[in-house]
This record gives sequence, C-alpha cells and structure tokens, in this order.
Amino acid sequence: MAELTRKQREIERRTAEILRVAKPILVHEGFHALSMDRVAAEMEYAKGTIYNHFPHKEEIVLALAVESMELRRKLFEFCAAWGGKPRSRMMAIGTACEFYTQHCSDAFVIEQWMRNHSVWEKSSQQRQNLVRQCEGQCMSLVAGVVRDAIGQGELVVPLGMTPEEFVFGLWAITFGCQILTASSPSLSSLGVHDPTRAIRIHCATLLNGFDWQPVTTVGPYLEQADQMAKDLTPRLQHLQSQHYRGLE
Amino acid sequence: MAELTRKQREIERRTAEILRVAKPILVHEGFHALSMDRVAAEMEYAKGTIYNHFPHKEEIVLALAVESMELRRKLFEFCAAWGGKPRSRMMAIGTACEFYTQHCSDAFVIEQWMRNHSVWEKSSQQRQNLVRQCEGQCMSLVAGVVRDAIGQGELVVPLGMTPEEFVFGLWAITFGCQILTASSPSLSSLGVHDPTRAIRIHCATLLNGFDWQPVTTVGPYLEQADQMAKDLTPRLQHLQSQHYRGLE
DNA sequence: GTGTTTTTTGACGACAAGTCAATAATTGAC
DNA sequence: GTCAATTATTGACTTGTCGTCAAAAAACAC
Repeated sequence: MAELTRKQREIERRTAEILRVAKPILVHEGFHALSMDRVAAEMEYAKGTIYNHFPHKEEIVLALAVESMELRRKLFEFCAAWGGKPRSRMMAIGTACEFYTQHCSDAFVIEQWMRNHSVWEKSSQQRQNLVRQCEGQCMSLVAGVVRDAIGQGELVVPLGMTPEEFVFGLWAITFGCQILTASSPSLSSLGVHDPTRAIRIHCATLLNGFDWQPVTTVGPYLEQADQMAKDLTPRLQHLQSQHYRGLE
Repeated sequence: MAELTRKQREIERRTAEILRVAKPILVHEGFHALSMDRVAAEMEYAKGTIYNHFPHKEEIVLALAVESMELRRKLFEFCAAWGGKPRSRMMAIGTACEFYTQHCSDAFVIEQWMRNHSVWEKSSQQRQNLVRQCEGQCMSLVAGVVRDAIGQGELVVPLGMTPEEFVFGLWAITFGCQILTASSPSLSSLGVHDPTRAIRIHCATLLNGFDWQPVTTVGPYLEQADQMAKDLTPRLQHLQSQHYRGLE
C-alpha cells in the first residue's frame, strides 16, 4: 500500500512537472505552440510518456484551467468574508476579479483558452466537471453575499430573479470587460481610455440602481475601491503564492 | 479595362464562393475542421487556387468576420434611428443585439472565432482594420444615441466619463452575457435559468441608476422590451436577408 | 498561329497528433 | 539473489494538414 502510494506520488509529481513546462508555452506562445513533442523534448522524456499522463494537449489545458479556477475560488473565498456589510463584501469580490486579471494574468489567459470551443469539447468529462464545480462554488460564494444582503433587508431583488441571476449580471459585466480589454487592443482608439474605471462606475451605478443599501454615490465609491484594492492586494498576493507553492 | 473588370469580378465571385463553402464548416464543425484541402475538394479546385485567394485559413475566418460585423452594423444603423427618445433607441439597439445572437447565430459564432487569439494575430493588418472600422462604426452609432440623450438633457454621464466609456459598460454586459451563455452550457445548473431576461433587467436597472430619462421601472420595461422585439424582428429579418443576398 | 503572360495544378517538404510493438525497468514470489 | 510477470518507456510509424513552388494548362495579345 505504501509502495503504491510512493508510485502514485511519483506519477503525480511528473504530471505537475508537465503542467509546469506546458504553462509558459501556452500562456506566452499560444495553444498552437504547445505541442506534445515540445513538452517531451523540454522534459527529456519520450512523447509516449507524456501521452501516458494526458491523452491530448487539450487535457493539459484543462488541467491548467482547474489550477486557475481553484486560485480564483480561493481569492473569492477570502474576499466574500472580508469586511462588514454585504455590499462592501461584494465590492471586495470585484476587487478580487480585478486582481485576478491583472496580477494572475497567466491564470486569466488560461481561463480564456479553456473557454475555447475546440479545447473544451475535446477534454474529458471528468476535468470539465472539476471546472464546473469550481465555477459553481464561485457562484455560490457570490450568491451567498447577495442572500445575506437580502436577509438583512439591504437589497430587494426584483421580479422573481434568483440571487444567481443577480450575480450573473455582475459576472457578465466584469467578464465582458476583461475579454474585450484583452481582445480589442484598440479600445482606446474607440474612445474607451480607462475600461477598469468605467466598469467600476457601472457596477456601482448598477448596485445603486437596485437600491442596494448603503447606496454610495460614484465619487466616494471610486475612492473606496482604490482603498480596498490597496488593503487587499498584499493579502491576495499571499494567497496566490501559497496556491502555487501548494502545487509543487 | 472592361476585360480587367470582368476578370476581377470572376475572382471576386470565386472568393465569395470560397466563403460560402467555408462558412458552414467553420460554424458547425469548428476551426480545426476548416482545412484548405477540404475547401478545395468541396469546390473541385486545387488547393493552390484557394491559396491564391487567401494566404491561410485564418484570413478566411476574418473575411467571414467582416461580413458578420457589417451585418451587425446594418442592424445597429437601423435601430439607432428607430423610435423617438434616445432611451428607447438605446433599447432598440439592445433588441438588435439579442436578435443578432439568436437569429444570426452563424455570424455570432464567427465573431467568436475572430476574437480567438491565434486567429486574430495571424490575419492581415488590412482585414483587421476592416473589422476595427466596423467595430468603431458600431461604437459611434451607440455613442451617438448617448450624445443625443446628453444633448437633450435626459442623461448626465458622471465624472468625466466619455459617452464611449458609457457604451462600453453596456457592451461588456451584453457581450459577457452572450459569451457566458454560449460557453457555459450548464448555466441553468448554476441557478441562472433565464440569462436574457436577467440581462434585460440589469440593463434597465443600470440605465435607471444613471437616471437616464424617462426612467422606467423594471416591470413595464420588460413588457416594452417584448413589444419592441415583436415590432423589430420582421424588419431586422428583412435587413438580414438583404445582407446575404447582397453577397452573392 | 505563335509567343507571352497569367492561372491552375498537385506533388512535395515540414511538422504535429496520436498509436503501438518492441524494449527496459520494476516488482514480488521463491 | 534469481527469474517470471507486470508495468512503464520509447521512438518509429501512420495519418493528416499547412504552405510552397515548378511544371502544365489556359488565356491573351498580336
């Protein structure tokens, strides 16, 4: 039994090593540059050995995506419990999203590859479920904050909308902003000079529109957001480094 | 000169034919299934001939994307001029977005492929510019509606935000919703049962949050949106069929 | 009709995915 | 310690695609 575990561990160690080698290739050179031959060559193993770990490169991408999503969930977990009122906890989650995009850019890029049709549909049900599970946990965390707000009488969600559908709006706006920023290099030439600031304003206005108490006007809100980013950044960085240390 | 034009036309006719053949492959079977060999075989030409028209398949995708973006612009042009007050014109544009995603799903899928890193970066500057130009025109149309609202005193955009940054928020939320809907087949299991309705509510609430006059409560807004979709759909369908007829 | 230019063709080299029979290493029974 | 059985590793091989290019065919000019 102990034998089996040692072997098991060795295999897992090498699986992790494959991911470590594959990650910078995927992130910096793109999916097409990530070839099994190249991973094998860089690790000084034969190609067949890599195929013993992953049936195709799409599966490597999804394995990396699971890592990324788990980091995201960690950040969300931390922020969902941060501060006092639900509304400021929601704001903290927004800060986590900004942090993730800006400071965990590898993870963010990997998440985009994961959402690629051809990558997703080729990958195993099992890893798809892991991703979905993480996604569900992130959703639950944020919806939990919304539920708290409703429970405390600070928010009324209109017209039979579920808390999850409420969250979906915020998810769509932050996600959309990030994808557009990443895929439209010329946003500034379109007249959008500071997308992050714009989205902060939109989020604040949206929550005010729902009359989520305490309602905060945009000016003070932006200052609060800056302050919160300053407070949270070192703690999130700590979580991030913990996460990657845990994977070695 | 007339000779040259005839030849020119023949070349263009075949270029269009290539796109006609490539489109269903890309839309229904994905980018990897779209190979030059296959296009050549289906057209009963040699591969080299296809390469005379497009230097690689990424360029085919971008050519299709230009078609798609032009259709989008047409729909936007029509809707930006529809109805009376700026706020209802903005609503019409929202309806156009829904129409585009639901009834021009080919075009919508193509747009997603176009935003793929590896596709975009490989395509020619020239076609990238055509896409950007269309994107810019769409942005201008929508920002124009915002400018009208500001000019008529019905909207105040806060804190030195440009109208384009205002539009960016709406773009992000609709775009984000569409991508998430397309790439998360399990939205419903996350508790999001009617993403379109949710986004309609969010958009209405957001505009109300900005105090864009006339402020409409969510209930009547949803009814209005349904009515507008009913009124606009046949007209948009007409534009759509015109568009594709124009390409033959 | 003939020489020139343009277009089309498909064989070819390069490269990556994924397979698998042969080879090497590990294990555990005795 | 030996050896048969099991397990892991290897890299040559098949298949398929990209993108090129010299040769063949077609179109054209005169």
